[in-house]
Amino acid sequence: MNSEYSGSGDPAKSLELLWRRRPLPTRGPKPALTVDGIVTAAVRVADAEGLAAMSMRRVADELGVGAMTLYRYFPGKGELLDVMLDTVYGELPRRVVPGDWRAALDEVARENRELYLRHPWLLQVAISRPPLGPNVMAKYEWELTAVEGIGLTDLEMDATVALVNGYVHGAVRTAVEARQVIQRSGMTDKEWWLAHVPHLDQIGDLEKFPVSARVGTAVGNEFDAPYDSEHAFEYGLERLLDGISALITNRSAPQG
Amino acid sequence: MNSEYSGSGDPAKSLELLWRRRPLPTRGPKPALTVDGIVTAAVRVADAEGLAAMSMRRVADELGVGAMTLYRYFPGKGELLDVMLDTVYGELPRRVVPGDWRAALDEVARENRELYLRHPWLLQVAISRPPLGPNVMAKYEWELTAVEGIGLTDLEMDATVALVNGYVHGAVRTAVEARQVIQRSGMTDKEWWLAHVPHLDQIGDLEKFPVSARVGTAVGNEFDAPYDSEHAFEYGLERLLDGISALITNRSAPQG
DNA sequence: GGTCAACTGCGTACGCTGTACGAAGAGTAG
DNA sequence: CTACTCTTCGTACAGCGTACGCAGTTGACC
Repeated sequence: MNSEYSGSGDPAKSLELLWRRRPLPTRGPKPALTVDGIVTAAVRVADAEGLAAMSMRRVADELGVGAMTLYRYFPGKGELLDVMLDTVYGELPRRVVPGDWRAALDEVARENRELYLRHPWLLQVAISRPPLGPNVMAKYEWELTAVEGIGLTDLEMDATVALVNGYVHGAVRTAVEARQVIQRSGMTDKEWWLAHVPHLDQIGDLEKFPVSARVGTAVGNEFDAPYDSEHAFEYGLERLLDGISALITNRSAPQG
Repeated sequence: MNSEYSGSGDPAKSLELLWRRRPLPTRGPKPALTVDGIVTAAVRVADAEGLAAMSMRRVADELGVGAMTLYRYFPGKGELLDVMLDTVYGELPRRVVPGDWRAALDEVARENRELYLRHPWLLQVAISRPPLGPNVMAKYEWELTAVEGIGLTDLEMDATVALVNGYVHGAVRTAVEARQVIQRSGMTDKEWWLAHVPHLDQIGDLEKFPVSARVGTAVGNEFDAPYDSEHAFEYGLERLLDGISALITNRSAPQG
């Protein structure tokens, strides 16, 4: 779930911005800024300080202008966010791995993961109706190509790509949250747990949860946070691709 | 990724609240409110109007008191959110399906899905360090029990439960976002798409994305939004459980 | 070359947020 | 009755997105 929404205004205006088709006027003073310059500054702020810190005033400060100046270039914050999204999607290498759907989906998952790790604020942007910019569309095309021609229906292709994307989103969200909570609190997970145990002991209900106690201890002893998240990603991706593999094998040899 | 964080203050204070162990004083006026009453009101507001609308002032209004009154019961908004979370986790039936790990995990997934659908604001609460209340702990115990005794290591049990929970979180997030965007925009997905097509045509790069065009059309023709999200949930859950099944089968008969 | 419309930059204002501070009143122990 | 503790809550602060309208700049046209 996310808390920042993209601009839901005029489609013509939004597409104009995303594809840089704004007709530039002949009269009046030359604009001091560019759409690209504002987006770059906004991405820089969001990367460094988080999406919550990326306010219109903060981005304007970054560029040395007043806050309301930005509204000469974007109808509102939502549209700025749309263009930010399409812009960083352009960073995806979109390498195509031909002839091996599993390797191709693996590549899709890993490139998306890298993108989320580079721009964690992406995890907070709701994209149920993506801004239809050039990079958003190229990304979807690239992802579908990974599962093209292997016996899936069109609907299954879409569902499979959505499943992998959803998995990566969730896995990275968990990892980034874990990383951020360590920073915010100044405590590792183990320190946090050890600060709670004495009080839980005093409440005295811990023996009601025997499996949690055993598994929790095993998890705590084995992992420190950074390795944990990488391990969880690999574990989940393998399970997921195994499950997709079962479907594809079934498709190749139906009623087998 | 989420935007609301739980209280990171004094563990003693937090656990006191979660387990209702606050020693009540003898002197002074009797409190007009109770922790449970405030939590109930806050959950009601969050359910009906979303987490963004659940401000301290709004909850206080709901109870007919001033905003600052709430701070006599909770150190801050984060702790209120913690108790809200633990409280709604108490709604889980936590039915145990013995002897069939797949049915048990399926049950875990579906009950969690129902909970998220009833309280969509849960999707926005970061839980990388969950509030250690009675219902949070019972939930974890219940989920681990589903995969207990089937040949997984303790670490794999934890990873598997986290994988299923992460999947459900992502799937419901997507579904709820889709539902909300229809409400906010007053347009169905099809109407939204049809509003964009003419402008995209004018830009004229649509033929660069042949697979997207074909698959997108198939998806658009087949689904309206409500059925779509249910279908996506079933499809993904089946793939995921198939993937976990492959691991468990391997465990039972190692080295082939 | 003068005039005017179009355009840019931006100061101010509004209602919203979480919560620190401290005053005012209520209730009980001694 | 006094003294002390506890509750309620008004006010204040810094920050948010952005509507409105003014001031100053620039090029097109007569």
